[in-house]
Amino acid sequence: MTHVSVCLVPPQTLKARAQNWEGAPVSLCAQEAVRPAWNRLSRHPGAPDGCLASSVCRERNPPRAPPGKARLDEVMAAAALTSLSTSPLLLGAPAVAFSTEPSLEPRREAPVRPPGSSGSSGDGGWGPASDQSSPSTPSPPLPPEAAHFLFGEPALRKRKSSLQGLFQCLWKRCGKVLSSASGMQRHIRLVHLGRRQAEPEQSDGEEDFYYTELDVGVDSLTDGLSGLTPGSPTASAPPAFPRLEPLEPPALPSLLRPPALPPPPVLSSLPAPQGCLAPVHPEPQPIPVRACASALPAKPGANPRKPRGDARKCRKVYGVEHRDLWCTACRWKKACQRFLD
DNA sequence: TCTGCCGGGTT
DNA sequence: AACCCGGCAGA
Repeated sequence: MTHVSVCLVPPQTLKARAQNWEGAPVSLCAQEAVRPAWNRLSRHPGAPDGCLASSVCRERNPPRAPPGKARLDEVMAAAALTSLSTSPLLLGAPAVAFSTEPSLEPRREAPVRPPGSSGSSGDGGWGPASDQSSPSTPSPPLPPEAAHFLFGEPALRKRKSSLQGLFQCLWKRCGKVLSSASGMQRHIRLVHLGRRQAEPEQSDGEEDFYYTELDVGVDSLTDGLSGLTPGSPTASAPPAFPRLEPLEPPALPSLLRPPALPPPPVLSSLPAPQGCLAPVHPEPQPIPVRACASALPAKPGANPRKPRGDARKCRKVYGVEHRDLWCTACRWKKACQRFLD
């Protein structure tokens, strides 16, 4: 019998919130059989104490079932996960406001909150600027990018066959983007998990929890590039592709980084041949529309002010009354760093 | 009117 | 550098 345990995460899984939360944290604890569905439904890279991604991975090593049974279990488990993911109980009421793909979209945080948890707004400590936990701590990464997941940002939509995926490292202060899952897994194994290259086969899949998929529709990307004009945010529904720059400079390749990257940081200090995405990976990479917009020949003397994005920003998400939850940039009335366009 | 955020001032 | 805010401009 496949074990599919579902724990609810305090929506504000975010580090700061998690500190005050003692319930069983979040996580769809899936076994091998449900791994694919699990990967699509929910990654939980930033699970707070008690539900570390690594522990999740290690828990799912039950006695193997016979192949046939495993197949059946997989189906059942996938169905269970799907059902759970679409359950109104989990969706929460306000979900309507956040998703155009309700079935598999990540959940909004607010509705799900453990009873008895503090109603305070928290310390807001998970913003990019205030997140200063020790880099040596092997804590699950919860960079602001994770908020995209938790908040149902379009960047983390489920995989579609017609889409070309990018994979972004969710490790704290990394944010590296690669175009292949295997490459990302290798990156995480080698760089973040400190594993040797020789042991990928022994991987327990833990690295899966430390990256997320950024899907880029090739068509929409092409359209975005061809039809892009400065100041005309294309009508493509939700911004299918947020800027690829991580919110914070990549952590580990610090030796490769320039001494000080001006905000917003870029993926690499290396020169970007196309003026867009630096070749952090040998494989061809799609070009982020937004990032390229600024690289397009702009009218001389034109106001470099970037067009206003459609993304929900901290102000809108949290409201003025919860200003302490805003990212630092929003608090300073600067360009939002948490909800990138 | 609301919102995002640039530009610049203050600490 | 961190922080704050007036004010502009888009929605």
